[in-house]
Amino acid sequence: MVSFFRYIIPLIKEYGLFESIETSTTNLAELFEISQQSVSRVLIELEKRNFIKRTSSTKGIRIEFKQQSIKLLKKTYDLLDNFFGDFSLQGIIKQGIGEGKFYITHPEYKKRIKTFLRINPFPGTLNLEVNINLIRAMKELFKPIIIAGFETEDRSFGSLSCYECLIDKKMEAWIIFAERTTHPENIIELISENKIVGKDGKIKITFI
Amino acid sequence: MVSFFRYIIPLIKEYGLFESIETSTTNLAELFEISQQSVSRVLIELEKRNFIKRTSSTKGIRIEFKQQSIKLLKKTYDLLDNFFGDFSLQGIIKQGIGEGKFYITHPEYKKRIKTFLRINPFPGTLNLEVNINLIRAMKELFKPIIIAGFETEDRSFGSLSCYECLIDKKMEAWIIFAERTTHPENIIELISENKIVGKDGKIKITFI
DNA sequence: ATTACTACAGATCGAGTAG
DNA sequence: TCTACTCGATCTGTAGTAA
Repeated sequence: MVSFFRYIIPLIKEYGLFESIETSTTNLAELFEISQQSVSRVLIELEKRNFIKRTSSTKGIRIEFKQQSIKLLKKTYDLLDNFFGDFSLQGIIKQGIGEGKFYITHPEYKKRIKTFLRINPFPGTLNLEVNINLIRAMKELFKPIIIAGFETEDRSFGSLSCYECLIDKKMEAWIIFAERTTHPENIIELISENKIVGKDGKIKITFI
Repeated sequence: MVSFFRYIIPLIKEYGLFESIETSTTNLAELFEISQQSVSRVLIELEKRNFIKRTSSTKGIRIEFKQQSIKLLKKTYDLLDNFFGDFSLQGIIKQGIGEGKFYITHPEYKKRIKTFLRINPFPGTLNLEVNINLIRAMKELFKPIIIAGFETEDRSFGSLSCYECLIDKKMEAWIIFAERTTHPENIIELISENKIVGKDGKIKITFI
């Protein structure tokens, strides 16, 4: 049985979902990366399964998506919306080693944080233990501001990746990943203008 | 080649995307509606293609989604978001036969519109020609308020399906579908408290 | 040019079963 | 119990080609 998504996703990506499509099986063969003959068979099957309306002639082919396609795509969108639409991180506050404090008190980093993040950070950070997969998802979902590293006579300082966020839907803050971190991967560090305080040792982070 | 969506969608629907999954190939066989043996093969292939991390033992199987899965699902979500996230109808104003006017001036309909839609409609409607697929999508995406039909001594009156909307992002209005319409399917009828006026014969409808 | 049929190759599936 | 291999059956894909 032909996979709905295997063909419908390239199709709507190329031609949209709501307009009818005028093309040829040869064109679609290229788009789907299968043969012209297979396109023909796939379209016939999708029509049989009531996903599309297909009108073929010796000039080419015309495709319209039926209600059932829209329904299935909407259901998929709603499912994905649960994960991506209202993305948040929940974490437990940990006593940190205060690595972040090093960055926000160092004069050059402080200057750069002021310039790029537009905050005068409170001189202390908050460490949060978060599900590692959520951190990976966050990195996929949002673009960080990168504060470049720099060198002094004695040593070099690594860059910082900074994700803007909200603490408990109220306080503006930034998640900071230091290029040269000594943290375990499931610990994140938060900075803000004012001291961050959680409730019952927990914090919910949402994104802007 | 195994279809990513064919298996990943039921999987995240059942178990979520960000937590690791502890289950067995027999359980998944039921979920995927294939044999236990095929589940085993499918998971091995998904691991080879770098979509999941798979840890199997004689106790069962443990699955985690890798960055590539999250990436592909996010891309799909973004694609679908183009269609469903910011859905609007655009239409061209048509001189109508004034069918809608019948409903909004009829005392019983007027009373019911007042009760259920909470408006005193302007005694005239606006007819709009819209892409038929967009109308179908709208019916999939939003829930109408149904105003029930009724009977008098002489005749019976059909029900109305009413979709709340905004005209050109400002004016509140309702799209009305009469059960017993004489319209072509690509014409919609709008009612509102005040007279609806478009720009250059066009109107953009968004939803609340 | 098209679409789509037939026929065969190659991929996928599941029953049986080992570990 | 569990996973996952082998192997024959079934399904899917494409070349050739008719319409």
